[in-house]
Amino acid sequence: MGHIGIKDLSSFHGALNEPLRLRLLRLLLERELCVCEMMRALKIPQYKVSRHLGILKKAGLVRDWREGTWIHYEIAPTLPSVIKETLVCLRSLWDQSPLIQEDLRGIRGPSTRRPGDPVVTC
Amino acid sequence: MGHIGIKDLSSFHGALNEPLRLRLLRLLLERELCVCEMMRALKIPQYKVSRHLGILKKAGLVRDWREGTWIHYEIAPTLPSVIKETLVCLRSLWDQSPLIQEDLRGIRGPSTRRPGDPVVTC
DNA sequence: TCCCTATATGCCCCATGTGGCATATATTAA
DNA sequence: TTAATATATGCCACATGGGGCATATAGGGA
Repeated sequence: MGHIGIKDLSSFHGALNEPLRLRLLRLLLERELCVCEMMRALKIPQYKVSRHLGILKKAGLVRDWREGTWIHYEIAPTLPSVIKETLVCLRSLWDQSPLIQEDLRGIRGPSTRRPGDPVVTC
Repeated sequence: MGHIGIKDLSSFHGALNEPLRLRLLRLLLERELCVCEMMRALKIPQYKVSRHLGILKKAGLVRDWREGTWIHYEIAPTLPSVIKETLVCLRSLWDQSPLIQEDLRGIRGPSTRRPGDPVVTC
C-alpha cells in the first residue's frame, strides 16, 4: 500500500461532510442495499439518493451493480484496510445519533428477496 | 452523556472537511501549540491559521487561552469521550499522509519555552 | 411495440465556504 | 505615548455544492 495524499483525505472527509451521505454510508455498513430501500429508510426523494450515492461512488467508498431494474450498492470491498477500520470506528460515533438509529430501523432484518427471485416491487 | 444529533455530526465532519483544519487538528493532537508555531509548521499565512482555528473552536473541538501576546490552542479537554476516541482513530488514517508527517516534523520536540519565561520571539 | 418501474443526470438557483487583503485589537516594552 | 509583536476579523470576489424539478436511460412484462 502506497501513501495517502491530503487530497485523498479531503475526498474522504468531503464525502462524509453531508448528513445524507453519512446516513447512506451508515446503512451500507449494515448490509448491501438497493436504491429504493434507502429511499424508504431515509424517507427522501429518489434523485437525492442517486445523487449522493454517485458522490460516494466517485470517492471510491461504495460500488454498485445492476440486477434487473435494481441497482445495488455496498461498501467498496477493495477499500484500503485503514479506511475500513476508520469507518468501523466512525460507526460508533454515528450510532450515538437518534436519527441514525431510526434510519437503521428502516432496514432491520435481511432482505426478504433472494437473488434469482422475480423482481416484483421494491 | 446525552445523544448526539445529526447536526453535531455535521459540525464535526464539517470541521474536518478542510485540509488545513485537518492538519491543524493533527498538530494539536500531538501537543498544545500557539498560533505562530502552527504558522511556521504548516507554512501558511497567519490569517488562515486564526480563521480555521476559529472554526475548530466554534465546532467545540479546540479551546484557547491567552498567555501574554500568545494565544495557545489545545484539543478541548471537555470533548465527549466518543469524539476523543474517534480522533485517535482518525489520527491513524491521517498519519498515512506524507504531508501530515512533514507537518509533524515542524513541531518536533517540546516547546523550548516554559510558562513564566519571558516572551521573546515566537 | 408500449408501458411501467427503477435509477441517473442535466440544469438553474441559492447558500455556504474559502482566499486574500487590509485592518482592528490586545499585550508588552521602551 | 509610541512602537512592535501576536492574533482576530470585516469585507468582497469567487468557487464549490446542495435543493428541486424535469427528463433521460434501462430493464422487464404484456
